[in-house]
Amino acid sequence: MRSEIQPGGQKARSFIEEARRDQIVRAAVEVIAEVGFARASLARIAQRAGISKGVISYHFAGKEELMEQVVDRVYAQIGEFVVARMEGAESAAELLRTHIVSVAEHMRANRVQLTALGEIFNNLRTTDGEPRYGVHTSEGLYQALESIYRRGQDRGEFRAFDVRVMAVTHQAAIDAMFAYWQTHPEHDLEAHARQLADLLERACT
Amino acid sequence: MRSEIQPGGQKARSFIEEARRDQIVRAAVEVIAEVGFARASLARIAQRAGISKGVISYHFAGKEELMEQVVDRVYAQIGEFVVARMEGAESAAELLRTHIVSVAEHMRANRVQLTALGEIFNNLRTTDGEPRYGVHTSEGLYQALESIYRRGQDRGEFRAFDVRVMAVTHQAAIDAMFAYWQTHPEHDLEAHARQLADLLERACT
DNA sequence: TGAATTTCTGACCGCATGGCCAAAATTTAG
DNA sequence: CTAAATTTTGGCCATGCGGTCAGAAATTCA
Repeated sequence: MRSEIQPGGQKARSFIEEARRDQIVRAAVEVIAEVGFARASLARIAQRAGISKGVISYHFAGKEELMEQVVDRVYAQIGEFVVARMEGAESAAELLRTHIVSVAEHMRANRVQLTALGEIFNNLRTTDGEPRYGVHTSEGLYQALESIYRRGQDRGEFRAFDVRVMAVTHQAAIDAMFAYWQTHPEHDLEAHARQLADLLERACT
Repeated sequence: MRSEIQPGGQKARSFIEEARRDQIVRAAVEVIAEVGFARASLARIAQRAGISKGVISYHFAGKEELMEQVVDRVYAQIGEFVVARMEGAESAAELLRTHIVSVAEHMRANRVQLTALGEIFNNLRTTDGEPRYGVHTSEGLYQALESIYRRGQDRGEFRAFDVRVMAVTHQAAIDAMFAYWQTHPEHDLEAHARQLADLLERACT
């Protein structure tokens, strides 16, 4: 027995184990971004990490848990960065613009993570064949965006519109901005982000 | 030799062969929509079509050609429907609204095709590992949308903005609308389409 | 130091895949 | 009707997959 179940449901992990998990997750991010989800086998990830394939099975319950770890860690990073930038913003319009611009800024500096996240999002399926991520897992994100838009409506900044449609569109527009940038690396991401912020702000007023 | 290369680059196909190809393509659409791209093996598709696996290999050069056929045929259907609806529209705003609403209308009646298209779009890769479809294959679509937006600018209907950003956002918003509808079948697709048309129209003026 | 524990290795398993092909069945042409 | 051409079958192959495991190596602990 290498660890016990803790009250919180988390395993107690040694430093070494945590370091290994980090290393494997990072290797997974790189491999997925390079060759795509379908070709990102445990063998390739292990090779990239410079370890034997069995180590992954030793530290992770299976491929699914590894992929979920990738998602969780990347998401945590993004959230940390963006939330910090949004603090202090007052108006809804300002919140909007800050959200878009800061996500863009962070992702420009972490391109591989973005690619890997997209791959997992689009491809990972649970054992029974259903997509593991998708619109249904974005519910929390949508609600967060909705609260911004609703705030704008309450403050009289924004007109009346369906906040769910706006939130879905908002998130899709950001994703598309990244997708476009990924295939057109010379594309000016920051300029796109500003244009998008203008666009959405006008759509609300 | 079962067929010769024609001047146009197309093979000359017998009625029987064309019918078989149609049948296989339709089976592929169904299977992909049901179990996803990764699990849509040639065996499953053949089983669905009620034929032997080898038949697919006989009529298609490989899995990639089959998938491309699926995309081509579904795209052709969508284009035919939408273009017919857009004829007669005068103002750019009207064109915009018609585009969004008619795509939604068509897809509501052809849900499996939409799902299959998305699966292939996200997963199909060429032999060398590069994504077969993606932003880079949407160039034609973007240009078509840009021409609408530019028309609006020329006519003085629309303000000055980056038409490429608008086109990318426009397409992404439509895709997201479908994705949301797919996981929330009770969602009112037509209402969403109308909201989206309002939203984009306001963003332009 | 020496024993206990954790971590790692490399071979191996069962399985599903895409593709291949000889032979059978069917359709077409003379 | 017969022969040629087309189409289909069903089994076979090599490959790569995720996962497992016994035993070796490394680390920790007493």
